[in-house]
Amino acid sequence: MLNQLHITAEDMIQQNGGRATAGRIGILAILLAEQQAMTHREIEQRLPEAVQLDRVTLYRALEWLAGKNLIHKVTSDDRVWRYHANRGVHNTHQHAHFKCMCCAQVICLDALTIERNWHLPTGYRFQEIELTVKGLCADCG
Amino acid sequence: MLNQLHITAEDMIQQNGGRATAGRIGILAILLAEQQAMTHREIEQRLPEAVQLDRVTLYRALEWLAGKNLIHKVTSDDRVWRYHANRGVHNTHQHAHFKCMCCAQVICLDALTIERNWHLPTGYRFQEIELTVKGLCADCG
DNA sequence: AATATAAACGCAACAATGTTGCATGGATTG
DNA sequence: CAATCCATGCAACATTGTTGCGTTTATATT
Repeated sequence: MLNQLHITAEDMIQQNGGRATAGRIGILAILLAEQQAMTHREIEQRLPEAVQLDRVTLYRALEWLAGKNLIHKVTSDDRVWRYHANRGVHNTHQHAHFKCMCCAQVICLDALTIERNWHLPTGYRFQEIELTVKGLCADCG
Repeated sequence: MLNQLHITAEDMIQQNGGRATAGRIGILAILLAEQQAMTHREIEQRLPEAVQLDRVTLYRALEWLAGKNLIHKVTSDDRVWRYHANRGVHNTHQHAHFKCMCCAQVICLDALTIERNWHLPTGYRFQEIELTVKGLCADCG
């Protein structure tokens, strides 16, 4: 199944005019296989030994994938970016995230749609919204 | 007026059993005078020359003020904490923030109340919610 | 298949934010 | 006045992320 994800990842990368290197494929396959948003570190640790990447390369690969809208970054309050594969509803970037205050895991809350029945002060322009619910996950709570 | 804020700040600090040092008073007065959430740097720059503090002392003073619920921290996506004085509705921590993507300023959106007509997956426990609207402020837009 | 080339990569060095340990200084209390 | 404890400053460190630059490699072209 992970092999299948590698093929999918390779396709996604090539369709965006990028080189399908082992690093990019590995990273995207990992993110595609994972439900929750992952930190730089978590991705690095899960990469097989044959595909160990430099920290900088990993950052640049993630940046490239995000630029091609294959993944997206998630803000957190621990000053660490998390990354999550884009698929389906996730592409809208208009869904919420849940962060466990205990184990720091981040998942997507697809069910929580954000209503736009409010308005900004005059002169202000809306671009996007970021909503994070904090609490304890099922394992920690 | 800033003088008045100094007195207010001194009161607030003493009522929480802390020493009313020049640093703490200065920091809190600055935050009380400012509508928007301020970064460590911005606070440092606005401190009068007579009250220049070490970076560490500033961090520790902010940490102390946050622990006493006199101010609160605001998450941002640029890995920089911002601090905002607590007063009135702000104490609830259940209001939203707006961040300008151009000038990076953060203001509180008191009007935007967050509805709780949703629920988390089973086993998950809610603690708090953080909502950041991004866009352009009146000056930048 | 060989080659040219632009895209990825790895290394080193750097920048920014924030933290920890420890010694010093100054206010508060007895 | 002395003892104590809180706050401060300095140095050193940790972490995350970025930039410059020379090298390697995937892909297209021959």
